[in-house]
Amino acid sequence: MATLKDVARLAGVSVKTVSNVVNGYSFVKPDNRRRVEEALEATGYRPNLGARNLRRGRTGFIALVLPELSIPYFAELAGLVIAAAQDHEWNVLIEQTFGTLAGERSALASLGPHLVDAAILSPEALQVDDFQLPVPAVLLGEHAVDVPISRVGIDNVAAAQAAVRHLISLGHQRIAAIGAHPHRGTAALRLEGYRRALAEASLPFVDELVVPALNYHRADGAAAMRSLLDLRTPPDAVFCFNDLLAIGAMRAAGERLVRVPQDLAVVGFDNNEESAYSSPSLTSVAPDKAAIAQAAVDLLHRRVEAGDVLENVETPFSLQVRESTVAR
Amino acid sequence: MATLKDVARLAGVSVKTVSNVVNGYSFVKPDNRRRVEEALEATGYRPNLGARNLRRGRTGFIALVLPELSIPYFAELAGLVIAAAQDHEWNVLIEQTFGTLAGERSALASLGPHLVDAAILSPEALQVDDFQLPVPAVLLGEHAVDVPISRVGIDNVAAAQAAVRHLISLGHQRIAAIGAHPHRGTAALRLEGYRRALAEASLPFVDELVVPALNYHRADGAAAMRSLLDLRTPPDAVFCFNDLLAIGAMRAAGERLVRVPQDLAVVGFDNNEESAYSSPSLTSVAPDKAAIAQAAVDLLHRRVEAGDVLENVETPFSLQVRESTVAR
DNA sequence: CATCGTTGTTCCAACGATGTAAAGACCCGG
DNA sequence: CCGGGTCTTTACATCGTTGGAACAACGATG
Repeated sequence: MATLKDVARLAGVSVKTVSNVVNGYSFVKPDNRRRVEEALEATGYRPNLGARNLRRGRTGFIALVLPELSIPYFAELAGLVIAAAQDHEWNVLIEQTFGTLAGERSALASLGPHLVDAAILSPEALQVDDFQLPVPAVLLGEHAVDVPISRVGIDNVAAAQAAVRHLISLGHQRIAAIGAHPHRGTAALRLEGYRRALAEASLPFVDELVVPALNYHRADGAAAMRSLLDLRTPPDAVFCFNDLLAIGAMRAAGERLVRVPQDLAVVGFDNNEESAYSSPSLTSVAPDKAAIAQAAVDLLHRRVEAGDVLENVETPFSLQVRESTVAR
Repeated sequence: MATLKDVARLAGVSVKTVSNVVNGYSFVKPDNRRRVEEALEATGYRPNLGARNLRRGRTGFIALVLPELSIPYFAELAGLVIAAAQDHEWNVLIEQTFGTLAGERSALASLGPHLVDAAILSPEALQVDDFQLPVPAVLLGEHAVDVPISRVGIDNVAAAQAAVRHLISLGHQRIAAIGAHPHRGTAALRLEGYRRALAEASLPFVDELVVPALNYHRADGAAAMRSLLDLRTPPDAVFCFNDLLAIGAMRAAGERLVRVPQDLAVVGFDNNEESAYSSPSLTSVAPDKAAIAQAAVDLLHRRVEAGDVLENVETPFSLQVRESTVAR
């Protein structure tokens, strides 16, 4: 692989002159510039980013710390973050935490100014003490812990409220919620939205209809749904805190021959691509994932360029109504 | 951020001694070692990977070039590759090509010895000429083009054959295939497996039952299925070249009130997590994705360490039989 | 006690790039 | 033809790390 030195030797100039040409410095004699450019072409020179960044004190990378790529929401988001990062000549390094505190801590520990310029975090279990970050960061989603770090995400309370209002507007009275979680910030907010929607319709908040989920995978949704169907009076609708839970819930309902939406209406959250193709297709809260990715990356870029920006960006969402609440 | 120099000054030893401690060199006096370790602890030293790799002539990164993270198969695979790469202290850089030739070329161009030590490629459109790679690489899956690059993947012909045999064993006679593609290597191989399974059962190969798909998304599967259902004699079973196509196909069947599996049996390929939870759940060819990821990373590691290894690794697969072919 | 081999440590150069400062080339007017 | 300013190029140091050579300390050996 050719280095500046090789190019310089070939062109008969100093290393620095080549560097100047490469970096578009103005004052290079046309004659030299031409020779250098020819030499660059001939050697197929490509700058060594590691060396350049060592010198410049940048790394050219940002970290994206998320629970798991096999969760569609995060996979889709990761794809969008990668695309958005390209605009700022950033490469994205993905770290998986598997939603555990240990995983998140180790991911954070592996970060460092030498490895990445900044980080986008989607934590689930982190505690306040953990947020001593060595690089500028943005949190995705809202969280229980209150730390001075920028955040990007939708208004979870309003979104959950919209979802449950939709169910109420269809005449449902006994609406369950799947996905309560002791430490997850978004879970608390979505539960609050659920609570408010019930309250404004003067519906009772029934403890047995709120089912926790330790993870947010399909299997957890199925298990939760089974427990709901085992109740003396099962619900006639269920609001799931993400689409995977909802998919699992619909699956469990189907196994008990409970029809969706006739016997049970289901709403999810995240609007995964998969949810438009399930049978029945899933009504879901649809955050604008592209906007989230873009906002997070842009915020970090401004932060790195300009210094301390502390900002919370609220991105839009909508409710995608599909067959799981309204039969076709 | 603390450097070796800082630690050395604090511990009262030379930079190299600190480096020796950090790198587990044996011959360091216990007393010095203790002092250095204390200093490391006190300063919170973390090596600058950029500098280390510059010195070692490594980058510490491998590239994973794939079509799109929003495709579950690749998302799951990416997660496994990241996990496997950690064993060799590699970070993974994901590049999305969106399945286009231009995208793949630009991803390849952005690779370079200075950026990554090696690459894992999952190309769809590349041509022979493009495979002038600047770094060691492994191809995932089999491809039409014949280039001297290591490959890791399952035996697509055998896998497709097993899938179609399964359909035949259930008594299906008019079996369609969705996913034929002019340039995609795996498509050709899966079609060949389909062909062989038909032949060995003395079933005719019917042109109109083989439907191409330009992309392998759910929408393409749905469109293909609709065209099949429009035939004078629609098929009684369909083999889809991936799970997304199958999910789309099942969706389209449902919209036409065609029951799966009673009226139409469906088999997919990839065994996405989503396929176990669809209604009906999807019978699918299940490649061992973890084995693929592990084999690809290990192969690259050996290649980088030991020099030229050209090897084709065949990973195992199985057939996951679910409700889309056998009613519960 | 000189010599030796083993340990332990330090110094120096190097990886490939860029910022700085200073030197060299050039052109102008006086 | 000189002085002074503007271009243009170069040498050198530097980023943080590690490999290698050189050196120092040590107990063991003859």
